[in-house]
Amino acid sequence: MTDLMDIAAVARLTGITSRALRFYEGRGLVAPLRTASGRRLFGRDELARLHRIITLKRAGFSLSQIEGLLNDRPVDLAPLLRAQIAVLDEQAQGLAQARAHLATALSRIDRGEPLDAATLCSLIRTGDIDMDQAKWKNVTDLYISAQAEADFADVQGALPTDFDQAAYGAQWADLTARIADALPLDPASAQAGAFYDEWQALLAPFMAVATPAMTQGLTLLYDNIGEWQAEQTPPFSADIWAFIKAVGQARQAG
DNA sequence: TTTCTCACA
DNA sequence: TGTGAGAA
Repeated sequence: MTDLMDIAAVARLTGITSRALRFYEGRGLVAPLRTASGRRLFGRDELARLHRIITLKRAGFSLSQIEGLLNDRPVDLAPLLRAQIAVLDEQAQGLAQARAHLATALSRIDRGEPLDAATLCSLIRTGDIDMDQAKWKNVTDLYISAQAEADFADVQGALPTDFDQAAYGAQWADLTARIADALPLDPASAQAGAFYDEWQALLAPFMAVATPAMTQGLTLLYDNIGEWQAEQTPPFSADIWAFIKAVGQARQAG
């Protein structure tokens, strides 16, 4: 029962590649025995140690952190665990966002609305505006004043901690997609009015924190969609913006 | 098949 | 934090 295993057997057993096993040995994490010809042999103790390494790695610890833990070096665990919890929190947030995107997509299917791959992607993309933030800046610089930019930054910082920007973006994507499907539509119609009410309701959390410079900047930005839509894809089309403004005017007239 | 080393992402 | 290639 000396049960010594060669590297291939250990790789099969643990799912760690033989390459990685040699790498771990090189870092001093494991120290298998050697045959006379130099081949590695893993005994029971090495295997147990390896399983600990795998467990700690799954928990997200780095190899050097694992090295410290396994070698009983005095490791200050508190900051390590705090950092690890922060990483998990971040992952949880990412998962929650992904879930929100999919839930929005599912709700559309439940309403019997068609959802092709392109629409699904645009719903999901609404969540990660960072991707082309730089390009957006070229556009926004043209229409949004420095004061408004600063106001936006302040508002971002002052958002309630439980405000889910991804879900909010997804709600906008959902509403504008439904309006796009319904156009052309008589601005004085009941359906147009319903869309307008939805629009205002969705806008409410923004209006609650927006400064006049911000609303002016955004209005100017969307009044001029034609100027920049070639360079940067707008969240919704000029048609939708014109439609919403028309419904607003119809409301005031009537 | 395994070993080691060097380069690479 | 590993992987891939090449030579032994």
